[in-house]
Amino acid sequence: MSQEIAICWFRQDLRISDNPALLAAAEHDQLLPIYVLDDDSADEVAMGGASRWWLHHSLQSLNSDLIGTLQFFRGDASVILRELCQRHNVTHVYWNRCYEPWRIDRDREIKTELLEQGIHAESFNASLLQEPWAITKTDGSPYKVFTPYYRRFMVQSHAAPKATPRFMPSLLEDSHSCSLSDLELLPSINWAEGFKPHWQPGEKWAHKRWRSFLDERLNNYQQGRDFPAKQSVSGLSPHLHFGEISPRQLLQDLQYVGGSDTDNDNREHFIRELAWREFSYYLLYHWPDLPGKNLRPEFDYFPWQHDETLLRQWQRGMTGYPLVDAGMRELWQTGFMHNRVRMITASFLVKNLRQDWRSGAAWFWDCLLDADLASNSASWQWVAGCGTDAAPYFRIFNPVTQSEKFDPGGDYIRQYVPELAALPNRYLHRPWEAPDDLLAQAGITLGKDYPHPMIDLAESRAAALDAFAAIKTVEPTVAVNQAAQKVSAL
DNA sequence: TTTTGAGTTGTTCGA
DNA sequence: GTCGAACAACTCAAA
Repeated sequence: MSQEIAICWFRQDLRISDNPALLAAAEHDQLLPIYVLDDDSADEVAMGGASRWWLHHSLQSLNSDLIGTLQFFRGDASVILRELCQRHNVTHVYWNRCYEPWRIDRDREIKTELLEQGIHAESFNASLLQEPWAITKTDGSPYKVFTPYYRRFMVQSHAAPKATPRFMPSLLEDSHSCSLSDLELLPSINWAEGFKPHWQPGEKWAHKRWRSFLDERLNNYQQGRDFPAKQSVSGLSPHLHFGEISPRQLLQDLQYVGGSDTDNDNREHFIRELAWREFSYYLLYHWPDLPGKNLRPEFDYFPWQHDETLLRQWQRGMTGYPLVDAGMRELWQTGFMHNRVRMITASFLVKNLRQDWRSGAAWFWDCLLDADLASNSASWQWVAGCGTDAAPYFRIFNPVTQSEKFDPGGDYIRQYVPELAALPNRYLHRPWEAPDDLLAQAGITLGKDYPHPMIDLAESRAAALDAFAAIKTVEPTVAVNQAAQKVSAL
């Protein structure tokens, strides 16, 4: 009887536990585990620098869990799979689904081709609690607003985690594979050094971080999650993005969290954040234009400023607004930014500086370890006000008010903007108002050690409101026509 | 088909 | 300092 040889194609599911593709592949006589770096072909979808650092280390960790037999490739996945199937007489190919529009199209073609060759090709859901097509309104069309989506989401039954394979079949290697370092995922400059003290990629560390969140931080999640200095958030986003831990696992573990009202509130709020992640994937699936196109077409006429100098000041954390700068520097140094600060820095870029949300999204995409096409695109559209379910245009964060409210002790600012550390709290959030002698005492000369505010908040806020008001009346027929085209395209 | 209630995370102003 | 209202309609979802 002939041997059955299965490929397990790892993608954004870099884990052994609750991995349905691996579980299925492990049922066969021989297993060829592969990873294909496949984002080279199209520039607009290429992974960002920070993500590549994470991926390198996550692959290293997965490879060691597979006793060093993970086979690496670089290039066109369909070509590589075709050749592998021929070389090894592969009978089964398994993978877990990704939801980037270009991957959906590509994977569909690969599956068709494999099936035509008589090879069993099968994909699974490993990264979402609900498939995007599983939740619809009563009329069958997709939700645009989070809350009704969430209500529907919560009454769905969610699958339990899958078992971990008990035995691994004999593991195959391929002579045409390359080494992990051949993927050239690590940056050539020393930029990523700052990530190491904060992060450890890999399944083992994902579980460890999750455990510590359950034990130490979940009990203050609802209140603490808004305060960047409190570190009450889970910090799981990069682990989740690369599939080192599954949302099914998280949901199951949450069932065993204590039963007080506070426990229930904290749990509910955390599940709500998981649902936001799902909703982002949902929007990306149903609106594949999400990453690049305003979902509200009238925003195509928004007067963005397109000023490289302003953009660079924001990127470098040199805006003169301490909380904004703290956030941007946290991002650059650690590959992460606290959720509330993401909203504040994004609002500042889009509304106060009036820079196109896509330029902000591109910077986050390159700098975030958790850079995720669905979450990044959906969130930027939300902040900019051009998403389906978006913040109202008049909701413009005031970075000083937010700073005083959510970093009252100034710990977060002092950590990432150390040149201001000696200022008392009263002026830490607004150093330009500090008396000269106080500044001198703190060793600060504004414009030299720390920038003057790059823009007037009240003026820029008013200008943003004017701009938003304008696009509502500009060329209404064009906007209406575009909207009509969009509807017919659906 | 029409109607009704509701919409993640805010800010400012004036009493 | 604290509180409620205004911001400005509009679209969505469901009855």
